[in-house]
Amino acid sequence: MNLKQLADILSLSQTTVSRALNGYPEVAEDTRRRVVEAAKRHGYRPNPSARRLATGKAGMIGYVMPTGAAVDIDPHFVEFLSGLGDYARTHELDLVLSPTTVEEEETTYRRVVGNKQVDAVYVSAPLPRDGRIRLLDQLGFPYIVHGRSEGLGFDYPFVDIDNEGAFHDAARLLAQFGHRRVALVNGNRAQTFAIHRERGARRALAEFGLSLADADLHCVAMTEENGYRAARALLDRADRPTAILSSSLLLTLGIFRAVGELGLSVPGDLSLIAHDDVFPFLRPEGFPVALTTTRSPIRAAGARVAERLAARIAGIENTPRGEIWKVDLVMRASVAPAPAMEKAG
Amino acid sequence: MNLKQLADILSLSQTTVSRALNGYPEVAEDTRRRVVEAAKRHGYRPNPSARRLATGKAGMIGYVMPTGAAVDIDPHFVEFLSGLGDYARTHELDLVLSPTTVEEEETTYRRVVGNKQVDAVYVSAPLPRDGRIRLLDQLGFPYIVHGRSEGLGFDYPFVDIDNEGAFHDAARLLAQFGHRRVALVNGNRAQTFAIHRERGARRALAEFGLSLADADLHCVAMTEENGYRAARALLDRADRPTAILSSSLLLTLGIFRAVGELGLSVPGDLSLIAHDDVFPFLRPEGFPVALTTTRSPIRAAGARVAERLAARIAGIENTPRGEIWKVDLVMRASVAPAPAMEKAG
DNA sequence: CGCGTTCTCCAAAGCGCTTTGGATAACCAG
DNA sequence: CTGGTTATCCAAAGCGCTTTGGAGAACGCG
Repeated sequence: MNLKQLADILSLSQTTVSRALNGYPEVAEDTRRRVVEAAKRHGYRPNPSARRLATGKAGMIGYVMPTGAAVDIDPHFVEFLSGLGDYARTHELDLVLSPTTVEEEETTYRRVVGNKQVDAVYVSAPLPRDGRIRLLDQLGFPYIVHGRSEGLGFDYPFVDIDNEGAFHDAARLLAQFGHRRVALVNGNRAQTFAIHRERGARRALAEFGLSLADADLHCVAMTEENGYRAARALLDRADRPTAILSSSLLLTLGIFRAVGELGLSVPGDLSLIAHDDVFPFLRPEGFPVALTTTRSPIRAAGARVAERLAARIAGIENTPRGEIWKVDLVMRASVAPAPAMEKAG
Repeated sequence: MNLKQLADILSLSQTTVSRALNGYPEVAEDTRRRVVEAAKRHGYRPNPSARRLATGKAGMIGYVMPTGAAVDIDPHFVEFLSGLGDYARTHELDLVLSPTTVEEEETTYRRVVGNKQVDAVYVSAPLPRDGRIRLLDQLGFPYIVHGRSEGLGFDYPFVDIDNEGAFHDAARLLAQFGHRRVALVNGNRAQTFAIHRERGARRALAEFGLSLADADLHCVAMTEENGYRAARALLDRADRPTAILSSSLLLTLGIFRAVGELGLSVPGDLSLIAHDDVFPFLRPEGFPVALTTTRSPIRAAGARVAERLAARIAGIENTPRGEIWKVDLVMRASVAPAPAMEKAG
């Protein structure tokens, strides 16, 4: 069933039918009702390719997805996608994933944008001076960044959480509890979010006259294995830290493995705070000792990004406004006062 | 830059340019070279909407994705997607995710298929007598199922692992080690894969004159929390099982939590075998005791599904062939002979 | 040299939709 | 009754591509 057939059935022109369906004013209310009713009855659905060709609008959101044998898609992506999909669904938007290698990323963006395959894209895991954001800005294509970049020299629309504030508060809490050696097991150093978290932690420590030693900072991809290795490196030493900040529950899984192997107790020997993106499959209460966390559901961010993407497509949102969400610090059992020093200061 | 412009530059007709680019024989080799070279130089890229409208081919693979506040996208999806994306990338295919509620699933499939938005779709997490497969079969639309259905009464193309065989072998191993009470913490009962795993386990136990008690079977969504609860229910009893088969590493995380709380030892008091889909972020070696697993990388399945999808689109593959992959049983430290009985038989 | 083939290439007709630029009819005031 | 509005509706021109049905030129053969 296409427009022409429907128009023939109704003995109307394609123009009128199209207008009636798309809510244009120059069609009588009476006629509109007839058309809408007939369209529904015959199950008429406009062909998206044709519509896209005619209007330039695609009804799709794009995501350029890095892949490759060596590239692991972040499990956080699933939760983000849940939120995004949930919003998209209620607004008749589809999501197009365009796989790419890291090297061909720019080419892929240009293709996606140039082809008008999608109406807008989102960018995730931004780096400082992120080339993708610069490109999209130049191209004048609608987009939203999930996270933030730095040093770009222009404003851009983003949705991010207050990583710096979160890790500041977490580190401050530990310092207040008397911890003098706080370690940070962070995500990949290149990522802006990791930079912000490190900055926040350092700032809080500085406020207490403390600092983050090089040996107490580990920047790694967020897997259990990496968390384990980092924790072993930190805790095997005699002068080990009394507290660890961790960027992910996944890392923290590995930290607990190390803790268990070394026969340490949490929070007796070691206090722990981790960032929680809120996974359905792994919750902070599910650790051997319930984890104190900085908490921000990544799913909500996905929904918000979709919402703003839709607003930009509709032309409702035009300013390059950035949005920074507050992060909750949720106290649980994994934090306690620092153990008494063997060698008092 | 569109076809017309490129044709004008070359002083050729759109027809010739189009044919040259698409490899049709009725254009001189010389001309073709000129055209291809000019196209590259000017960065010409055919508009996919137009091409789609003209040919009906979309260059996209579809996936109808259930979403909603209560619906959690399975973390296994990410790994599957990694494989799928990796193949799709090298074949210029994009992936379209169409979010839907569970209730509107059929409608969404009809829309996606009817609109010719994509050239083929894949179906995941099939149920027995899966309505989606039946629908796609009726519609005559190209698709591949990841997993298997049952009782459909017709053949359909799928890629699946030998879940029954895997759990048969795992249960047999436990029985051979003298375990008489083996429990199964399985995925959602409605899913075919869970049915197959249960079947395999039961068959092996039966071969040893054993059976799976109702109380020893838990069918739950695969999260840490659910694994914990199931394990507590199993292990809190006096006459607890001496071995547990688990459908996922995620569940097993929770099983270990329960084991730890109850002060049991693995494999001294309890042997454990889990299915491993091979996540980069969580490996069987990363458990307090290295896990014996039935192993099958879900990423490889993603790549294979994409490959077959491409073959179906190209018309190379037409038979409804099913593919069942063997699963490896990987021995690690979590399995040992059954502890001596308190009450000998 | 003439004719039938084969090689190349092109004009034009869609694919299904939106949108511009009217046309027609109904309506009103004067 | 006339001229000007207003309310409805329509014909046709694209959007950029593929593909059908030739046309013209070049070539080979007798």
